[in-house]
Amino acid sequence: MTVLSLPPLDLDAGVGPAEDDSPLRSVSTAVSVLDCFADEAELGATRVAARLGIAKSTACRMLAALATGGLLERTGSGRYRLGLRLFEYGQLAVDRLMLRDVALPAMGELRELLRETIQLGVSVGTDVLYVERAESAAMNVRFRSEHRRNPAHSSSAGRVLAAADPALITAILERGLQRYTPFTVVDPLRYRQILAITREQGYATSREEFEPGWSSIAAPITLTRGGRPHPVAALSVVGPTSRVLGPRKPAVVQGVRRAAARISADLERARG
Amino acid sequence: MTVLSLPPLDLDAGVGPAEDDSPLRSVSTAVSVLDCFADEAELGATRVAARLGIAKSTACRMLAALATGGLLERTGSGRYRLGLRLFEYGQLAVDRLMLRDVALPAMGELRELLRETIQLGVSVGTDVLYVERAESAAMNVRFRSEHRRNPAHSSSAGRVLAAADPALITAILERGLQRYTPFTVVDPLRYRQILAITREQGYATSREEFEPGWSSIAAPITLTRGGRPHPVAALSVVGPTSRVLGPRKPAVVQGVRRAAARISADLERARG
DNA sequence: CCCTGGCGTTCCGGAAGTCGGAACGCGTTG
DNA sequence: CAACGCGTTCCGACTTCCGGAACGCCAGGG
Repeated sequence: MTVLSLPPLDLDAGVGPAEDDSPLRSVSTAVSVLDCFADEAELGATRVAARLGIAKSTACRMLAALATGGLLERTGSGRYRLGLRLFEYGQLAVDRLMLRDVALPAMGELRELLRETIQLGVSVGTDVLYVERAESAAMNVRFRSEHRRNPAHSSSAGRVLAAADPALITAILERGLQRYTPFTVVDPLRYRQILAITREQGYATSREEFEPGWSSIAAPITLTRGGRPHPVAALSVVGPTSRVLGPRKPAVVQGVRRAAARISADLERARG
Repeated sequence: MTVLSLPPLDLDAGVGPAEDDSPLRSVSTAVSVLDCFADEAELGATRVAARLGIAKSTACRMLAALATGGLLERTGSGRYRLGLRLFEYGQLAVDRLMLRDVALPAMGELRELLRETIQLGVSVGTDVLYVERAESAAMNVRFRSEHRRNPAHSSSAGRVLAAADPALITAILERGLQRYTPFTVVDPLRYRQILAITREQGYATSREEFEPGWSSIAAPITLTRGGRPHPVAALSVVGPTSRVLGPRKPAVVQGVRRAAARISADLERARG
């Protein structure tokens, strides 16, 4: 079981119409076909072919091959859907991340301390993927898929991850700083300023930059690599702006930094 | 959001050295490469090539292609590991199963009623994959990957799913009834008898047939298709034999059957 | 009622991608 | 220092895959 990877950093994180220059063209297009299902739950050959700009027959064969492999399933009406084998693989992928197990206790305690939702995010392309979450109010509120992945530039977690990773910053800027709310930082210069402040302070904030009314504070979880601490994940506290960035802000900052530091130390200790 | 598929029923559920007769050979082998990672967390090109009986260069290209697609990640030492994109896809796959959301409340109540662990399983090949679980004691006990998938023949959930599905029975018998404990039913005739009893009673049991000391009782969650109820999932109660199959057995049977019936009704109602 | 439109699927030939073997660079081990 | 194992790259022969068109099917509408 490994701790965590260096960020994969594929520059092409979007669901582009076609991947590109790599051997195994058919495998690449097969992955692109899978990507189509990130947006829509059910797709048929015609729509997949249109989205990827490939022949309908090709799309049909791809879908059939992925279905016999179990990565897709047929829905009664001849269309396809993501298969449960992906659930199995996905669970294996996170189970093998020591990070999650190490972070869970500290996340629970931080949730009790602050009474807010705590998130554990890692970098995937130019997005932040949350691999664990401790809900503030009721554990019954399920981890909604719509909120499992955020663009890195508009979240506090994305900022602590990008702050120490020049290549990631480049990728984020190349992709463009999309505006989600009136508060979203879309100016590259301002964004770099914020990252500099993040480096300096050791934590990052986001004030309603992705969803109106919701703000967050994040601190990096680091691992010593080559003698220097290197962020491998981000711990973030998210809640209504007044509860996170209001008078309680110092307490939130202190809490999330301490928890992140403790997780980092535990991670360091667990590293074999 | 669909309710559930008809069972996928791939006959080749094993991690065979090579898939076979289908178009898109390279996609098939790519899926086989992924399958290799179900057993081992980290693999290199040489080992993958050996397991699949393909050339080392081919394995290397497959690994590289899957990694650029994000389905695999490189681990510092040149080997590969399942990628977090699989986690994302997998979560999407189960989120889109209306089944899980519908079943969750009833599962929680049944857990409170019986004070045992409740599982929600679906059929994947000749195995049962548990997509949700309500733990009896502490919710902190995480869903261990080792126990997320069971061979269908040795679990009560697998029996209620197979009982009404002749093709699945054939597949299970073709794969062979492997013995896990002294109690595992390995005789095909006896297995068919048990399935007949399951059909008759409307529920199935398993007495320490997979893990010594642990037994289970399962009832089918059905959906009317073509005028007849068709099992799409199984609800099972698992615990120490004395607590599940002892004097409390009638209560457990009644509880799981009622909960499964309620979920079936809710599912029928939710079906668009 | 039949016809049209859209769907997923199949067939076929040309052509491009892919396979396996051997060679390379590199780290580790004896 | 050499030998080994690893992941990777190169190359030619060939197998497989791509795209277009035709097929069967279902639903909707004239």
